[in-house]
Amino acid sequence: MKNKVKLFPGDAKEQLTKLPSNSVDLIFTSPPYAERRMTTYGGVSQHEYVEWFMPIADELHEVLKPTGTFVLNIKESAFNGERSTYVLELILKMREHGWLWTEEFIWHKKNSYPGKWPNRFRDSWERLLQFNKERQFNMYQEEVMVPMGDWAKSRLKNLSQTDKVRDPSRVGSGFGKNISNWINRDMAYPTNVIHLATECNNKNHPAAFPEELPEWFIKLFTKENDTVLDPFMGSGTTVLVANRMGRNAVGIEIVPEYLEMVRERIENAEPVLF
Amino acid sequence: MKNKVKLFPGDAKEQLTKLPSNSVDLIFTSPPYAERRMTTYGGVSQHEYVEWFMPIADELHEVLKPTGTFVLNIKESAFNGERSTYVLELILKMREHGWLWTEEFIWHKKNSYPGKWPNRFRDSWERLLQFNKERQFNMYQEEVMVPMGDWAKSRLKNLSQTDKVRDPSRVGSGFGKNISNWINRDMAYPTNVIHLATECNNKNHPAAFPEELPEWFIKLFTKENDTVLDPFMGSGTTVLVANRMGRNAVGIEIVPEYLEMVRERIENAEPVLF
DNA sequence: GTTCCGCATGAATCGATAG
DNA sequence: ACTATCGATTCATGCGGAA
Repeated sequence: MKNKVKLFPGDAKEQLTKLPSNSVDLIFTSPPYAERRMTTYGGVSQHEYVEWFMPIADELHEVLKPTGTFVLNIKESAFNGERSTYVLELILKMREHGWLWTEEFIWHKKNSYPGKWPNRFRDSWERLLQFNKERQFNMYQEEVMVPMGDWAKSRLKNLSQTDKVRDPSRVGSGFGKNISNWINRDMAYPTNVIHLATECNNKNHPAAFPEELPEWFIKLFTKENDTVLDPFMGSGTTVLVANRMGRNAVGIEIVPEYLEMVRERIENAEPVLF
Repeated sequence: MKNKVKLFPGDAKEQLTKLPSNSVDLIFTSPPYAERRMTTYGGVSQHEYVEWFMPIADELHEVLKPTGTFVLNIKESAFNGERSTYVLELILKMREHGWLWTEEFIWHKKNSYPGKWPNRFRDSWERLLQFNKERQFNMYQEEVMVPMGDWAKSRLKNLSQTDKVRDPSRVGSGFGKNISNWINRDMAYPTNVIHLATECNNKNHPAAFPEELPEWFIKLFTKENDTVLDPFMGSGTTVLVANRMGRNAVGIEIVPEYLEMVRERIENAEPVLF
């Protein structure tokens, strides 16, 4: 059975009311940042941002399963020599509205936007704010394990040369004790810092983030046949990756051209237009 | 002339009143985090943290030069499944008290604290919040330039082979114009993500951060004979590095054992005890 | 077929200029 | 004075044409 892709044209706040309550396992989205995307989205002012976003956050809370997770990709820009504070205020307001602020991941962008200024360096990281409805949520940590760093590999290689032949009964020495946990193991759990390139200009699809980014969180917070939602679909990276990974996907997009573009790219997956 | 090191025993808020106004070029410090260091510092509650810190922030504002910078190393930990919000509230309150929140650097710790939990990964980053009194402050960007990526080195090497001999009068072609900026260049400006190991275990001095961390900011925000202040000196990494780099250093520490330890380590630099 | 090189282009930011 | 627009700055990446 093919996984479903549903595409909703229109405003996020309105379209979200059409989704059933407690039906989504993961929300991964990157809303338009304050004062950005003037041409396509009209640009939300930094002072109105929290007020603009919270009704949407409330609807997202409604459609998310109690075991589900909401990952919000955002980064405040510099304004008159200072960083804007609206993201901080947004986090505080989200908690007032019942969301748990579980974690803040860092996306470390390898290739940040160039430029030089007298008072700051290039901005090469973005926030990935994890919110939950409940303290108990689904997390499949083994799905995102990474190969161990060379430091560990080489250390273990040398370690095994000398220690493999040790009498296993010599446990409790504080060192040999842990060897069994490390031998034959070349994978480690990742951290809350994700290091990826931006990959902006692939096939004339302007994407805010590389496919690896939603892929990582989809692997971490959903299993096959779960449902992934992106209420600010844009060029559709999240929806496309979710579909490719055997998840059901729901996308909302207000710009008709973007929605049509996604519909064409995903044609073989039977998208359902409402 | 040797640079001076002044060590003040006692509480940060009280001792700061003994420093002259507008006398410090850089404040670099890592205060006790909320609910941490119970045994040595008494442990400040996360709910009282902002209230506890702001009087100190006011004194720091008083002693910092208008062209100076305040770098605050801090990271909220998880409590009952959520990240604490006191750091966010602190940033907002600092702005209310007249500080400019210029930038947030990320310290990406290569070898973060080990551990495994069902609902989160290891925390491998900390905030380095940059605050200023004025929009115009001293910043010596050339001091912290880093080698360019290999890709660029090889490509620029080839570039210079062909373009060095170009007629310099061919300006305005959009490309040749900038060649002079790039020829013989193998260094680039860094970003706002700092990637360092933790190095906690040097010479039985428990340090919150590696020497490279204050070193980077001291290079960036001060020149020789400037004054660096750490109001929560701890094992004295900031003060020691500043002294070694030819800066005057001021350290405040409430725990006598730590202060004495620093005094011994820095003996050859004529510390002045008050 | 590879490898190499030219080039466009990004959730950027500041300072100057114009209305 | 306060806001909108524009040019200059800069670096990693992928693409396409050339060697």
